[in-house]
Formats: sequence, structure tokens, C-alpha cells
Amino acid sequence: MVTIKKIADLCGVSRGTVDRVINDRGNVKPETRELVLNMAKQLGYKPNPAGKALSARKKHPVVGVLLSSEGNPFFEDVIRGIKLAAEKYEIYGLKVIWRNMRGYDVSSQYEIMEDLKDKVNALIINPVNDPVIIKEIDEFVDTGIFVVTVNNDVDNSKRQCYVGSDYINGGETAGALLQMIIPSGANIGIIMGSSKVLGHKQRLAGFEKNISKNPKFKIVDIQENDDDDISSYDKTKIMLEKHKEINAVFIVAAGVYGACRAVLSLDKQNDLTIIAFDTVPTTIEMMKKHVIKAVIYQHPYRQGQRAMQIVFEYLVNGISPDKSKHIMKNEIKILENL
Amino acid sequence: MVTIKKIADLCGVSRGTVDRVINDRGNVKPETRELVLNMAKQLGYKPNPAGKALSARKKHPVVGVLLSSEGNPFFEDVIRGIKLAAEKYEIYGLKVIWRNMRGYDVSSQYEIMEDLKDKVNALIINPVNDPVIIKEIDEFVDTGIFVVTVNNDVDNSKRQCYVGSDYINGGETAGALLQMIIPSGANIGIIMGSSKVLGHKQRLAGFEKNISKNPKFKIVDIQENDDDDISSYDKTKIMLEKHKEINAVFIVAAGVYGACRAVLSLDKQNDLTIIAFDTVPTTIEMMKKHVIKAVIYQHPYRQGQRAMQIVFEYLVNGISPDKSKHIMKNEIKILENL
DNA sequence: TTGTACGCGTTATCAC
DNA sequence: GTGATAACGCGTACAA
Repeated sequence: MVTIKKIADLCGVSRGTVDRVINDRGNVKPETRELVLNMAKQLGYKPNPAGKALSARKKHPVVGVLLSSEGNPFFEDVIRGIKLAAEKYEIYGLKVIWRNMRGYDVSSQYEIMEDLKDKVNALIINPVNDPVIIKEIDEFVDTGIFVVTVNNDVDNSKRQCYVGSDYINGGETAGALLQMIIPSGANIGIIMGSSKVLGHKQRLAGFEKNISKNPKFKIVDIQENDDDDISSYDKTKIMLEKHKEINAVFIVAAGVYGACRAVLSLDKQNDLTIIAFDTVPTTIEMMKKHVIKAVIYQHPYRQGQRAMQIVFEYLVNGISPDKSKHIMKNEIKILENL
Repeated sequence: MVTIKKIADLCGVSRGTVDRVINDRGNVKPETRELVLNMAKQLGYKPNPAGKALSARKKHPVVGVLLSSEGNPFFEDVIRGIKLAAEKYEIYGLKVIWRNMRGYDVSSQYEIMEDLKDKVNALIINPVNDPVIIKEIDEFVDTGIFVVTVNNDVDNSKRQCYVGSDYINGGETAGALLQMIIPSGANIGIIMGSSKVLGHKQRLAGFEKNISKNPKFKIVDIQENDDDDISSYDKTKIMLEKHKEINAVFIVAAGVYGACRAVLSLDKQNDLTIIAFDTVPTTIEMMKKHVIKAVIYQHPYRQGQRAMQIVFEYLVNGISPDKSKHIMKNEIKILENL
């Protein structure tokens, strides 16, 4: 096994020098630097995480977690994943600052970020895809703060890593699933969250792309509920009353419960095939009532866990993520394999 | 943060004594033992894995991996998972001895185990569920070897942990899925591996249990292929020729490719709904050809990774698994979300 | 029965 | 620029 000490001995220098070279701390003569670097490469030096972790304790690394989790049960599992990982890493001196907000308001998110800026070494964030936030993320990174976006990503930022699902594929999978369940064709009503949310748009695009290959499937109407259950209830009710020919409903984002209640209030649960996303408690309830046939599941728990793990490996072990995107598979869940 | 040193100071004893108490090495006066134990509990002492890992290096822990992977592509992903984890842990001095065998022959497995017995500190095994093997597993554990069964478990052994799927639930999920795809009902032909394999029997039981609730679904025939593609091809062909009424095929274990080739040779791929297990390359090929509609997936990669992780945490960090069974979910995979 | 001292690999802090 | 040294937390061999 190759250690700093071994490299130092072989190069005829001290451990300190090798450390300076490997961690780019400067104050090393270029030729010794070269020598050490070559030796390290030749021997295939890999720093020992245990050693790093042990000495990292003194740094007391802090990670901020900022999620739009208030009133959004989807994030419960993400939080559970983050929390479990954080507990595991507590022993290494890792501290977590939790911040949550409601909805996707740019200025609220910006304010919380500003507040966190001088308090954390890393940030796990479910970001609003807005120029203001993107700029702020870049500033975090420039300040030396390690940023991981979770569940949603933003366009072209300096964030080190994204952990989440492939939204387009989620929509495609939902489309294919629908065709598998109703091979004879369907008139589809779509309830989406907001066309301002990138992920929702992508899911819809994936769904449309897949469904458009089959002439027996037609999208009759698309309504936005802004992820709100009451709005979802109203919009769904109106949609179903207006388009009696609808025999399938695709719920793209939140507001699943509201939409299902609308279906129940019209007593249409036996005439409709409903597909939705995520296994929040109210959705499971509706699956048990056989209102929802199937959902697409994006491993929220693992998203949270993975995000925290990536932060830990960077902060404590000094290991940068191997991929800039960690994508969770879209799974199909029915009542039996929840 | 609470360390051994801190406990020692607070109790007015030395670090050595605290270590003796915590690791039950004896040679401690009962009253000091009590004192230390109380203090540790009160402060919520958790040993630091980094420290443990660092000192564990001197032990050079070795883990044996014994899988029936020869000629069984399912295990490719399990192996990938084990390998990746093992590489990650290499730096801690963890070494792996790989052994693979073909099929489920008791005496071959026993012989390899005997050979490994004095070479390893832990064993990851895909065991044959046979008294001889169970006894051998127990002997391993008695010798102080940490045993994790993967993918298959055995009845009532001393093995510390099982990592795998819930086979009964896998069958149930398959049954429910079939009913979702063909709501009008089906005459089902079943191709199973071997009734001697517990997992296969359990899958069948789960499937039958689920399907039996619906009078529109009937099992017409059940054939065993012994996980062999040629046998699978023949049996499937005969079954489909004999029972023209069959419109759905449930393939319980391996031999998926053989069964599908039989379907293709009879040009029945458009008249049959086929459900199978696992996403081995030949199965994916058949999904792309639209011969297989959907498969149940049991996270083979994660099974491997998890098994190795559990071994690592025990051997290097001294942490025993929190659960004696680590069950992976049965996922539904169609072409789109593979 | 108990205490001491060292090593594991890395990093930070001195002193030169 | 560089080298020596002291942590970090744990396990263990050895001394008392």
C-alpha cells in the first residue's frame, strides 16, 4: 500500500513536502514538485480516506440543506435520506444546517442563500431555475462552497453535481406504460404543475413524444394546477365535465390528491386510467382505493442519501464526484411493489 | 464529540481500560466496568469509523466471494456491484478472493467453501439451500467468519445477513402486472426454473396467490426448464403447441431467451403477453423485439454493492448490520425505463 | 487489574 | 523551501 510517508522516503524528502505537492499548497521547488508528482503517479498513490477523515475533524465541516419542502410531501423521503446519511457522518464532525421554504419563490430562495453563504462549506439545494439563483450558485462555488443540486437542476451553472431523475424519460415511461395498460387507445386529459417548471415541461415533452407515435392516443386537454391540490381539484373537475370522452388522466406533478378527489366526486374512478408521479402518502391512499393504477417513482430517498454522500466524500475525504450528474432511474410502481 | 479518551478522563481511568470494557476483552474490575459502561452510554459514545479503519489496516482483512455465476448472466451485475465496492475499500487493505461455480451442486459448493475456510475473514455467498451447506455456513460463523448470503438465502442458518429480494412479492407483482396489461383475462403458461429452488417456488406461489383472486385468469400449464435455455426452448414449444389457448407466458427464472426463441419460432410473439424476471442482455434483446412486455427487476447491482458494504463495515469498522435481511424492491421494467 | 506507548495516514503548525 | 512534530481516534503489545 502506498502512503505519503512511502513517497517521501523514496523521494528523499519529508512527508510535509509531499503533502504540499499533492494538495497544491505551494512553497515547493518546482523540481522537487515534479519528482514527487511523478513518484506519486508511478506508484498510483490514492489518499487513504480514513486518514483524511481523521484529520478532517478539526475543520468541523458544515453543510447547508435548502429545500422547497414546506407543504410538499414529496420531499419527506428526500429529507429522510439526507438525514440518515448525515447521522452516519456526524461522527466525522459533519454538521447540517436545515432551511426549508414553501414553493419556488426566487427572492425567498436568494435571501436564504445569502444568509447561508458565510455559514457553510457545502450546499445541497433544490434550486429555482432562475438567473438570480444561478448567479448566486456560481458565487457560492467561487467562494469555495461545494454545491449539489438535488431533484431539480439549473441551466449552465458552476454547481459541482446534480442528483435527481431524468424527467424526459419519466414522461416517456409514463406514456409507454399507459399504452401498455390500455392498448385499445385513449383520450387523455393532462393535469400538469406549471409550465414554468423545467422538470414538468420535460415530463410532458417525454410523454407527448412517446404517445404521438401511436395514433390511437390523443391528448384532449392540458390544465395547470400550480402544484396546488385545491386548484387541481377544480381544474380536473371542469376538465372531466367538459370532455366526457376522456378515459385516461396523466398527472405530471403534485396535486395528485386533488385530482383524484375530483375523479371520485364525479364517480369516474372506474372509467378512468390514472397515472401519476411519486409515492406520497395521499397518492398511496388513492392507489389502495384503486383510483390510481400506477405511478412513476424517482427514488427520492436515494436522491437525498446520494446528495449527502457526495458532499461528505468531498468535504471529509477530499474526493470529487465522479460524474456531474447522478441520475436515478424512473421506476414503475403499482400497489404490489410499493 | 465523545471519544475513548474523553470517557477515560471523565472516569478517571486510562484509555486502555475503557477499550477493554467497550470491546469486552475482560480483565476489568466489575465496578470500573460498570462505571465506564454507564459513562459511555450516558455520553452516547459511538466509535469513530475512521479511527477503526485506520487501525484495521494492519489486519489485512480478506473476504471470499462465492457465486454460482458461471454461465448465469444474472450475476454479472451482482459481480459489478461487489467489484466496485471492493475497489472502493481496497485502500483500507480489504482483499477479495473470487470463486465461481456453475449451477447449484452441493458438493462443488462445499468443496470450495472448505478451501476458503482458512483463507477468509468474511464470506459472500450465493448458497445452495441444502443441509450440508447450511451446516458449513454455521461452521464458518462459529470459526469467526462473517457470512452474508446474497440473492438466495438458506433456512435457519447462523449467517449474519441476507441481501436479496422478496421472491414472493416478486411473483405477486408479476401477477398484478399481468392483470393490469390484459384486464380481459388470460390463459397462462408458466415456465419455471426448478421447484427445488426455494426462490422459484416462492415466486410461483406469489404469482398464483395474486392471480387466483381473479377468475378471468387461469394457469393452463407449468413446465420446468432447470434454468437451461435449450430445455426452456423445447418445453415452451411443446407447451404452446399443446395449449393453443395460452395467451400469456410467465417465465419465473432463467431460460428466458430459450422460451422467447420458442415463441418466435412459432411466430406467436404478437399473440402472447410475456412477463419475465431480470434484465440480462438477451432479455433486453427480446424486450427490444417486443417479445417480452415487461420484467421484474431485483436490483442485482445494488445487491452486490450492499453485500460488500456490509462486510466492509463489519470487518473494518466493526459495525454489525442493522438488519438481518436487506431486501431490495421488485421493480417493474419496460423498454423505456430499463 | 490497570496504565503507557506506539502505529495507522493525513494535515496543520512550527522551526529552520 | 523544507523538515520535524503533534494531533486526530482506535487497537494493541507490553509494562507495571
